[in-house]
Amino acid sequence: MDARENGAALARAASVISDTSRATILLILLDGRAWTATELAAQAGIARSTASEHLHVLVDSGLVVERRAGRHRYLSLADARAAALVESLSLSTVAPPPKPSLRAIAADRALREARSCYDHLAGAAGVAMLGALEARELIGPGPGLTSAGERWCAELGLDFESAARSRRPFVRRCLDWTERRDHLAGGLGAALFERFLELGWLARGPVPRAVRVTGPGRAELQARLGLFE
Amino acid sequence: MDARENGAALARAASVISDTSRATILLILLDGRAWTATELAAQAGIARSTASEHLHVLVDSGLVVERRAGRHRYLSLADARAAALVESLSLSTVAPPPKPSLRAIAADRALREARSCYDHLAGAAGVAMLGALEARELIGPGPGLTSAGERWCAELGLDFESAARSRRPFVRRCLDWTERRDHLAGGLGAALFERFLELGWLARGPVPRAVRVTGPGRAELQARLGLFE
DNA sequence: GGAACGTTTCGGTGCGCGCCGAAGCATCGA
DNA sequence: TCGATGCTTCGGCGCGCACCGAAACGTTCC
Repeated sequence: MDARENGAALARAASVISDTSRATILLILLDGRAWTATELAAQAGIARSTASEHLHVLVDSGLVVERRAGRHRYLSLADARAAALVESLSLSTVAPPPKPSLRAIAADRALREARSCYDHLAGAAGVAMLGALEARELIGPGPGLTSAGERWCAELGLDFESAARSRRPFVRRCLDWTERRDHLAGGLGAALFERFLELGWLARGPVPRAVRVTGPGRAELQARLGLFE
Repeated sequence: MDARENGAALARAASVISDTSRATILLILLDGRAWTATELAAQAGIARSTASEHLHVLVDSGLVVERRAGRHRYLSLADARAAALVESLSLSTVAPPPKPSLRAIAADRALREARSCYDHLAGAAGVAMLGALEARELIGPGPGLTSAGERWCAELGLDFESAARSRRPFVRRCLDWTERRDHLAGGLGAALFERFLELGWLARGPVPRAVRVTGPGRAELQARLGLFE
């Protein structure tokens, strides 16, 4: 393969991003959430047929992955490498402005006013918890805990082994429809939820699915997982 | 600036790389050397007029910088960020094959059979030395030594302070025509060259500009700078 | 079973851009 | 001063691709 063939391969990779509509879609997806094709069309300011064609190109390139749920097609960035690529290309244009502090305040409130999904945390709190567990490598890409994760659970007094023996998947990522990101479900999600209630870190709210993070709970979750940074 | 304007900016950045000829030129420049416009045209397999137009686009985008020397126009990648961008886009295609060991052997010989440029090291050895000083942060982007660099020179018994007081620029990067990369010139380049001769690490060769790295010199330069890795 | 909704396919249209050769400009050496 | 060399500019040509609406397909709900 000579220089020009290598150049053609590089050019093809860059040309996926070199269209305004596809680039706009990638920037929208940079928020880490999954969006439907119709939503992406509206946000990018193009027809749904145009969006469908562009999404086909983005999925083929490997930058974007799709998940089907009935008639809905959810799209998200494939992985951290894809995100890094889009971000580093963005930085060669202009750096995006820092987020306003009001936004951080709203996010903090969303974490505190958590929602449960059956027997595990959902909403902003559930998404943040999954992100924190991954960032601290307490769970890996597979279905189980890491060694560090097992020690961490033992320190919480969590009997993770019986939850792991259950027929139910232990570490399961579930797309959170309101946040458009994954939260932690499965046996581990349920066990952690139950344990946090026992420890008094979470308390049930006025309606069954509403839970709130208590004062001690906030301090502990901040110290152990950095949830409220 | 709305989502679509941000998308347009990202698309423009990517479209610079999305042409096969420009992408080929960027891959050629990834070797860290400076090439003339005519040479780049030949290697990319395009007419010189085509190359001129593409180089204009690459320089405008900030990915490539130019240096003029008489009728010659030398082009090189702008900085490490530009190289990282091109490399990460390449990695989303296929990884380049590792260099053959024969090449490493030839490079080693080039380092040993060094050449001097007036009063400082040139050729492969001079380029390698500059790279090693930068990698170990003994010199910074500015015109002087770092604190670590001053200690390093003191350990060599180098009186760098009198060389720094000279009217001559202390750390000067000079484009090495044979290697197409910068080597170290200026007061520091001369002082190091003189000191290496004093220490017996370099010895003059049969013609005045040829110098060779001695046995002890090779061991010391390997230990202190990793020149022969 | 039919209506509503989300998505995909396809043909038509228009535009941007890459290619080149010829001519011109700047630099260098004899 | 003139010829050679490196590079730039420009007009012409051709092609690839993004846009859209209409129609069709698949899924969900009543």
